[in-house]
Amino acid sequence: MPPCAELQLLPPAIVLTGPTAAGKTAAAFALADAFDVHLVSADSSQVYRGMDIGTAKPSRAELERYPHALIDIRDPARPYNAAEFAADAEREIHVARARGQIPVIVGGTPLYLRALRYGLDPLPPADPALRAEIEHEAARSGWPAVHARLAALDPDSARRIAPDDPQRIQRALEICLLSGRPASVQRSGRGVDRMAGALHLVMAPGDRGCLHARIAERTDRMLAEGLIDETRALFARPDLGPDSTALRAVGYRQAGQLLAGQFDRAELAARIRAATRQLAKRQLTALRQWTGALWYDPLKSDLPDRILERVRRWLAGA
RNA sequence: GGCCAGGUAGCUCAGUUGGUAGAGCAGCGGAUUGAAAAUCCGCGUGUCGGUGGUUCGAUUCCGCCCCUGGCCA
Repeated sequence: MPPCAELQLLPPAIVLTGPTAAGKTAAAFALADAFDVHLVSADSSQVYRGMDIGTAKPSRAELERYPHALIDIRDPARPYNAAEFAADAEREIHVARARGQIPVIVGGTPLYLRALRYGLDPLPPADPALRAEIEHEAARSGWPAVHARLAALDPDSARRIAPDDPQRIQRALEICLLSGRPASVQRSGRGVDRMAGALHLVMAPGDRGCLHARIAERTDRMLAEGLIDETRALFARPDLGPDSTALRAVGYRQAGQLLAGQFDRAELAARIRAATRQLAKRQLTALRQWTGALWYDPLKSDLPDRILERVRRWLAGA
């Protein structure tokens, strides 16, 4: 076996992250204006083509001026995942290095960032056919029954996973069945920090209420810009539906429910806002564990200067 | 103005034959290894409209007042 690729350290890079609606994109543009950077998106929804408004993707003009790698690289019918991201982002970091540019990983998908920084254990990849089989079994006998089956194959995983957590039960069972070994023995825990030399910047308003206000404002803007029409076009495709990974994203899920008649137009904005606030909260929970991060409040007026100054110091040191 | 129905958590509401109350949603905290904008776990945050009365004890019963909605004038 070749040595584990994920043990190799990555070239110096900047990680720019934070919860949704915190101002990451604006900060990325400011960095691009001041330095020769290669922007690499770390966003699990902006990878999909045709999902523009609801993912708050930079506009066409902005992307022209500030090109981002790993945006619009996937059709929404083909799910992307953390392992692919880790490999793609690593490649982009090397592309940046070859061009003499600073790689800037910008995005708010903590699992993707973690996969890039700490690596993933060499586990079998997702198997759609097997997942469909497990799904079918769950529909027949319920997830607790599938959980019990997992407990027989892999007691450690079963103990850690709630009987009502379909996604993790399914994945753990998938690993056991594909590899013939318990998933728990193949997970080694957090790996080494491959981005030891990186500069980690987290954008997050100090006041939760301010973040909520920004989310409300952005939700209204998305609806005004045509989120419902964008969603309608996606759901019109025969190969996409409410169960599509891409369309479970905040905004599209709720707009899809509206189109399915589950509630009226008046309720849509409230539902999207709530789902976005919950997303932001989960992102913050994950980001609090982000070792070595420097936190910045996007509401502070001198923010761009402080960040640029910090980057200059980092460049001098690196 | 009269009659009726309501006023209980941020919202929608349940409930207490009198012993200071609980659901859903929202919110907050956490978990998180190929779906992660996903999936799951935990936590009730309250002058029970106000005031007086009855009572050992009133959010609950009674009186008065205030507010909201409906009907009648």
